[in-house]
Amino acid sequence: MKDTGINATFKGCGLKNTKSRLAILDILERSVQPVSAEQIFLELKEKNISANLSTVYRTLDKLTEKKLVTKLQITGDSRALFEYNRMVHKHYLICLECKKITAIESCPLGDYVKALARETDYSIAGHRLDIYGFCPDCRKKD
Amino acid sequence: MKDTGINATFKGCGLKNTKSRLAILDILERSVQPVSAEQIFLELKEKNISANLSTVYRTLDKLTEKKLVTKLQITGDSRALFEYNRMVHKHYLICLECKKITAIESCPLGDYVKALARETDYSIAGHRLDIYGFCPDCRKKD
DNA sequence: TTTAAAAATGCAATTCATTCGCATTTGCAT
DNA sequence: ATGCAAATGCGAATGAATTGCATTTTTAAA
Repeated sequence: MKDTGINATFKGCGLKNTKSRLAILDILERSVQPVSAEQIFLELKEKNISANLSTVYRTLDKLTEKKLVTKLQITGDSRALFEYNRMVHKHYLICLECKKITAIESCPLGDYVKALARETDYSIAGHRLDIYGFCPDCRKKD
Repeated sequence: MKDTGINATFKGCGLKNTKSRLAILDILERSVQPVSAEQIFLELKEKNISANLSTVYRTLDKLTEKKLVTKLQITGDSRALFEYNRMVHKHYLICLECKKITAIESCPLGDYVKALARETDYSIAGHRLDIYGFCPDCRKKD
């Protein structure tokens, strides 16, 4: 039994190794944009791995719980989006026109958050920054 | 017919002046914390103004559309929250324990957003920053 | 002050994303 | 091989929000 590769990922975190689970993580890992449960469901179908939609949701829950995946709630989208967790702190730049989501891996908030903790006496656990605008492509079209 | 006070607010923006509308805006104006549609619905009932829940939603939509009210989607709350729009750019500090929401009226992002616009060639329309942590009261309790 | 059109409302039904209960199946340690 | 926990499929249920439609209210104009 080998302990390397994606199989090891699940074993290591106490999840069983199922076909759909592997496929879902694979889709997420390959995906450029964050994806919804529905999108994953459809993509699985195309690949003839057809998992039930509730299985997709349950799997995404587990993956999120195990921090293999990050769940995103982008305002203006009623659905949650999911992305493979590359263990990088990110923010998102969202095009209001085409809905494209671009990750920004720099964070301007380090010192600010520390100062805020001091001022407010909160212990700060995290933050979320989304930036909205119009991408170069969409700007041209108008 | 007087044109001052809260009545003028509605007239000025092309909304009719109804009892529930006035009461809803009043609740929002007085409220320290952002409130959900359901909360407003219940508060109206207590005041014997009992509007239908869908009326509450429709009213909140209109008020949001007219920028009299701001709609908030705080992560971890499935419902939307609404607050009176005092025309101040704000961010929110949310206690993960007691769910208290504190507005922060300073914004550390001015220059950052400008630089980002330059770098990415996006036209930036806005941003959203929520900060999560534990408030002093909840920290003591643990 | 009456009146007609537009806007707002109540109510019930509907939508949509997500969750749940439960019977069945699968993965995996022994 | 086998037993048990975990995972799955399926349909039903949830909860927030929206919609269609008949009725009522507001408001501007006659």
